[in-house]
Amino acid sequence: MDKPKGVAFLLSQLGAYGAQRFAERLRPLDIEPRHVGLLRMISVSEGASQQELGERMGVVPSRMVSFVDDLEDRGLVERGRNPKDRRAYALHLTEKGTKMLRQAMLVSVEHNEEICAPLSQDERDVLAQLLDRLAGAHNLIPGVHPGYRHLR
Amino acid sequence: MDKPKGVAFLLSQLGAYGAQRFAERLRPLDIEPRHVGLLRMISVSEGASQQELGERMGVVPSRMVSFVDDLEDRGLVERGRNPKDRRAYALHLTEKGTKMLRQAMLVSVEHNEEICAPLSQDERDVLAQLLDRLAGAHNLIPGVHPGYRHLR
DNA sequence: TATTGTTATACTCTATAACTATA
DNA sequence: TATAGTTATAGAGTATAACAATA
Repeated sequence: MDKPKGVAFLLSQLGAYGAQRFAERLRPLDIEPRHVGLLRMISVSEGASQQELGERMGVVPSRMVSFVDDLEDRGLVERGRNPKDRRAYALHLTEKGTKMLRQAMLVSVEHNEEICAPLSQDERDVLAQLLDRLAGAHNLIPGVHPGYRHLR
Repeated sequence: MDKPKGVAFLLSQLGAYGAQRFAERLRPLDIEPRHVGLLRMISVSEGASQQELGERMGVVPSRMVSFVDDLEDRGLVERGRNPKDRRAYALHLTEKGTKMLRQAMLVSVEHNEEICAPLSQDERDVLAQLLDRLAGAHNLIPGVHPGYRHLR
């Protein structure tokens, strides 16, 4: 209890644990964390092309194809055509996709509550502020998970 | 939809980012984060069997084989025989393995410094204490990364 | 019979590069 | 020529189950 452990390792431990728990919580919706992130990207960038989104998320084009396939197969996303450039799609959520995203956001709030449960409200605020500062200082893009990037 | 600014997402973001940075830093040593964790487990449990360690880390036996193979191939670990039970190995670090672990620990300290750089010493202490509380409350095993566990 | 470690296998996920259709 | 998207493919990494040696 005297010697504090490394912050970096604790972040990685808690981050990986939380991601696994979040995935478990999403299972009843038959959807995975990465799909939620993509649904969110599409919802805030209606009409964007696959590769526009891929670039922001750090996902190569061929991988975007199968991600969007997953969502399209479930009727959550539609590949609309862009009349200005017929090579590119204009992605948008279906009504079902909008509902799914809303549900996933509820799951995300419950999940956040579970993770923070051991802390008081004041402590959560302090923690959120410190983490936010770290994320900003390390140039992490708000809402974009670095796990999409598969660096070599 | 709002961008997720919850603590859980920030933890996952920062944890994944840090893990990637740590892997980059280890690259010159020609070793990966998971191997460092295993070296550490072996060093604090000299003579343990593969499956003993695997159970603590959440790694299935067949996966332990290739992890230990990796380290043995590089001359970092030796599979000694256990005279009490000739089915089981008694794993231990070679001299080279001990040196490698020491170097990896230095890298880990530098990495931790980089991650914490945006914060004052007082802030780091507060953060470490909050994260430690969370890790404990969620039953994370000190020094064991949940990423070893690949639950489906 | 049970356990330790290994192998065989199948499955998933990934990036790269070749391809198509549009520009 | 260049770009958006797709497909083909090969390489990792993984879990499961069958297996050999030992208990």
